[in-house]
Amino acid sequence: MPTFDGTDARILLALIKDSRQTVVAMAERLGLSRNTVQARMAALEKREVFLNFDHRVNTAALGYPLTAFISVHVQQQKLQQLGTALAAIPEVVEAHGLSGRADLLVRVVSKGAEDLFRVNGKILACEGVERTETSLAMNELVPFRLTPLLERELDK
Amino acid sequence: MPTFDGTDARILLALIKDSRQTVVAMAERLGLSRNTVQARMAALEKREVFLNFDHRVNTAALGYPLTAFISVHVQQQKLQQLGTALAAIPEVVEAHGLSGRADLLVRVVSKGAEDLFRVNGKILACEGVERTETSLAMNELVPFRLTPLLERELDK
DNA sequence: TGCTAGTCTGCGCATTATGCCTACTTTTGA
DNA sequence: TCAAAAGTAGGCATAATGCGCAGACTAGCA
Repeated sequence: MPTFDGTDARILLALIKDSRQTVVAMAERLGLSRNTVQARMAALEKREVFLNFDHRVNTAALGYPLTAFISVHVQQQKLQQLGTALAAIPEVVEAHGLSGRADLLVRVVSKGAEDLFRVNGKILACEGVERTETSLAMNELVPFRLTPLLERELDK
Repeated sequence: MPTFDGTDARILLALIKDSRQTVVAMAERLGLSRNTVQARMAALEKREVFLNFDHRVNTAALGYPLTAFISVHVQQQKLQQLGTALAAIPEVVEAHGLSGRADLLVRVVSKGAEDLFRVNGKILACEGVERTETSLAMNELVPFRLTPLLERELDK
């Protein structure tokens, strides 16, 4: 049973505040015993609460300052192979199949405008792709965050 | 100058393989000295290559199995305040201002279909929002990954 | 009421990592 | 070619880790 309680939330929130802090530090900060925190962490890990480290890497700092979301309209039958075709493009960082009209939302990073144009071309060239619609991410209106969701669990 | 070389890439790739491995372990795995890895890590951190820990948390495991992308069309003048209005909705996990026609792309998580409907309503109720268009993420065609980009840096 | 299972606690122990230091060598680039 | 930057090697005190174990405290259940 993947139960998730307030203590787990507090541990995650502590990690968000400082991801490099040690288990002992968290234990005393949270008023828990070291063993508890350690056991909880192990449990969280086993329940796959932690995603790949990739997620924590800033693409801008890697030399890819531009992020774009590309809507891709495809012929439904070709969806499977399209997955591998898209995965072959390094700049494709993430792709979701969407409900609604049979299409995809592809997250792409690039070094600049021309580069983005080139990547878009690579996507268009994939078997099964009918058309694409590129939207450049201009700003982060709400930067990725889970703290509000976690704080909601605190009283449990 | 935010230079990023092959060694940095190797360090990040090692972290992606096992994010909990120690500095000494990485050093011997990569054939570098402990000091080098430590210095590199510090430099990466200073250059803000690492994002918040939030990014590594699996929302599904937290009890929010659904992810949706909501396109939000807004009156441009109201963009600023809309940022704070959206930030007040816990299920809004991320929001980008976009170029092109759809003004905002909002990433939302929810506990289920009804919940998603409710969240969409909250977004619609925000001052300045004209209409929204919800797409449910059905599958991860390409799960988030940066390894191809990093491997590209290896030979440098 | 008493049993059981699960969790949290507190403690100890050996091993290992960390942070910081100095000195020396290699690489880099102006 | 020379100077600056980066890497290597080693040491050292402190601290964290992984592990085990016994006891306390709940909660569910017959």
